Amino acid sequence: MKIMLELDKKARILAAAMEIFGERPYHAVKMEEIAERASVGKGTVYGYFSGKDELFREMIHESFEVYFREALAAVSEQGTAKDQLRRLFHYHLYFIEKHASAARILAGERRLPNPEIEVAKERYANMKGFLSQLLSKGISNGEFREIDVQIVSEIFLGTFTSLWAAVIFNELPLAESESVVDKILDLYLNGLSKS
Amino acid sequence: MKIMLELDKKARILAAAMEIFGERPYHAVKMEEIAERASVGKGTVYGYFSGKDELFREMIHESFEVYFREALAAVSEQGTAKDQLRRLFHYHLYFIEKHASAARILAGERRLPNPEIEVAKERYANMKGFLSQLLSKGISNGEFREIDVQIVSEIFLGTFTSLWAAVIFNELPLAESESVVDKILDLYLNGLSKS
Amino acid sequence: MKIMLELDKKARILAAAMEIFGERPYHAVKMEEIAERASVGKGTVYGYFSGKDELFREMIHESFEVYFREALAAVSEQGTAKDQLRRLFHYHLYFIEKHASAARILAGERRLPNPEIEVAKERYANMKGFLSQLLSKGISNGEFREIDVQIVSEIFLGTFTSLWAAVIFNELPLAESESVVDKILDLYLNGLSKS
Amino acid sequence: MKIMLELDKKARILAAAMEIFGERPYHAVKMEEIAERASVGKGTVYGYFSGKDELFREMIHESFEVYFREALAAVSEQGTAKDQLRRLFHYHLYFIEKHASAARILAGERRLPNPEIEVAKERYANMKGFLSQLLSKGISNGEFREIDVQIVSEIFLGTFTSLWAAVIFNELPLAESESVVDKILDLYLNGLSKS
DNA sequence: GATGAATGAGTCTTCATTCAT
DNA sequence: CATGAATGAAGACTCATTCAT
Repeated sequence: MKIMLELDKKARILAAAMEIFGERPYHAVKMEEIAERASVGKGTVYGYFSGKDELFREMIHESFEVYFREALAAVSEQGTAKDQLRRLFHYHLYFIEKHASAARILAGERRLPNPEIEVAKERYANMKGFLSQLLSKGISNGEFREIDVQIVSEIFLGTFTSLWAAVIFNELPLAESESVVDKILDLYLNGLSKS
Repeated sequence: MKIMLELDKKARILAAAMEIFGERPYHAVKMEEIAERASVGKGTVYGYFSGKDELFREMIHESFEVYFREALAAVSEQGTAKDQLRRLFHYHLYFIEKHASAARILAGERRLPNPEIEVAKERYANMKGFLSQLLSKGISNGEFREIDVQIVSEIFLGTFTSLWAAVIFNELPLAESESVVDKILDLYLNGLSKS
Repeated sequence: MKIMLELDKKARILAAAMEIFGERPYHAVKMEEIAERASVGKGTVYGYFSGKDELFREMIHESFEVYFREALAAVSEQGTAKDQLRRLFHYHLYFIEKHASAARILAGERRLPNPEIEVAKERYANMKGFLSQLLSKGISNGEFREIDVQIVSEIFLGTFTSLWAAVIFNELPLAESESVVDKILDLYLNGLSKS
Repeated sequence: MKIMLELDKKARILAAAMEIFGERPYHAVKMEEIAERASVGKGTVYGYFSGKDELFREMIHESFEVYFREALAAVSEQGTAKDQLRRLFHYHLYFIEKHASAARILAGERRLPNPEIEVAKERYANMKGFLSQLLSKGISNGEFREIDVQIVSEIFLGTFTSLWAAVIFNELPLAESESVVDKILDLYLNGLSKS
């Protein structure tokens, strides 16, 4: 809360919205509550956002933004495709620690208000594009075998989302995440079959 | 709709709720609409369900029920673990075709009202248990190598959910599902690495 | 109030709205107050009218309706044009006694919400048409001299409205209305000039 | 607008209020809009007026002031009573052209906030007094016959208001006003009856 | 003074739920 | 039992007014 007071009003409101939408679903969240948590007046919220919907949308947008920016940065260009993949998986779990509410919202709110779903898809597509590139690179340099890059990207994104859900809703202890990521990578890299 | 009129009232209401909750999120669904779609009076809904929450809960419960019952049946006991796994993946996509609304709801409504989340977790655990068994069996009979059964089960469930989401929200054409499932299985069985 | 309870709900709400909009201008009237005065729940009002605006509109519409229907009936077809004119003036003042709130609203609320202003104009035109006919008849049968029927109709309508305003806002005692009407008619019939 | 910028702030605000209250009813006018139209800050309005009500009141007051001052001047003392009456009618229509918003407001806003209604009544009484004098003068010098001076004054004021309304709301073309005034005077002076 | 960002009291409106028929 | 008219608690949103700069 003290930290929040240092942000400007709009950021405070978004942060408050994130916290609260992270706790309860859309319809159970009151604008007044968000205003209170942000330590601003109810009317102030409407000075920055045209209504509940737009606030929600912008908040999702923000979360995506942060996630994708940091994820790309985390992976960087260096190292083998495997290494990059590993870093991506790790960042993913790190994001949950760092931005718990955002993770909760991104993992939970699949059914988005219509205009935002487009933005979500676009971001999703970006991320998938990045994964595809990474996999293609791995294939060309001989690290990976010839798999359907589109499908595998999809699976990876799915795994990411599920990991969040597992951590957030099933309370998979974050502490174990290191070894979990390794095991997941092992599965994906080496497969399930005996030989 | 004609078919619905042959069901008893409670089933009609659940079916209507499924359709509509499949279209829009919880807070955008009106009890009146459900009653209309079910061709019953608004008050009648309250004869069968104590309120909107319970109706929602029961509807989720139903969806899970159907899914898990049919999934288990589809897999049966026979065949290799691989075959069973394959049948499970196929059933999963079949479910989307057969019960589109249910799939939409199960995939989309992660943020459940609190008491229901417990039921969801239980079902989820059941399913995971079944997958674990299947994997363990595959390991003992030499089909699979020694992987962390818990983690891999988790990943599989995640892949299931993501497949739904991909089909439902990103409009992955269902027609391609056969080959997609094969590619997914290939990834999981043989891994990503070259050798 | 007791009388109102015998009316059906919609009529009760309209009557309550008439009373209250008759007391205070649009923006100072609360929907809740109307509901209370009509002895119905706040939500009930919205069952009959889509909102405050529509309620206001319908209420104006009603008032016009009553006024014009009764005015035409009062004048009827019989008698000389002068007699009919006299009856119309008298009815006009009678309306204030019988429908005080309606008169107050019709006299006071010139600035109507846009769609309703059209209805108002139409009614106004109807009334003017009726007066024109009456004057024309008086001209043809030699009662009146050749005046501009349009203008004089307009003036008469204006006089009507002003009479209301005088009674309602300046508190011209209704008791004197009989003789006032006679004096007005005298002015209009015989003019101001000496000979 | 350029002209407005030359006025002092208070006059600018009043002028802006007049324009906007002339367009829409009280409750649909926002203080912010008035401030913008006057090219001053929202807070500045409160430096000159204690609130929306007072601003509205002063604006009405202003309009009355202008109207009555100019009307009296236009009529002056000279000429026959008939001539003065003629000049008054003509001034009236001139006022509509010159001060359209003011006319609109004076014609439309019958339902005034309570304290102001007193001022309005006072002004109205002044005007009526003037008309009465004029009529009395006409009677004493033999121009007019013996009519009830009070009633006829009232009727004339009513006609004025109605003329406004006719021009403003029914879109009676102002161009025709000259001949219209003549016809009105003809009616009032010579009456409706044949002989 | 002048400003406009911030405020929150005040309202409209919705919709889950009830209950008389 | 079934119904849907009626209800009012709950909440989104507006806008007159204030006050720190």
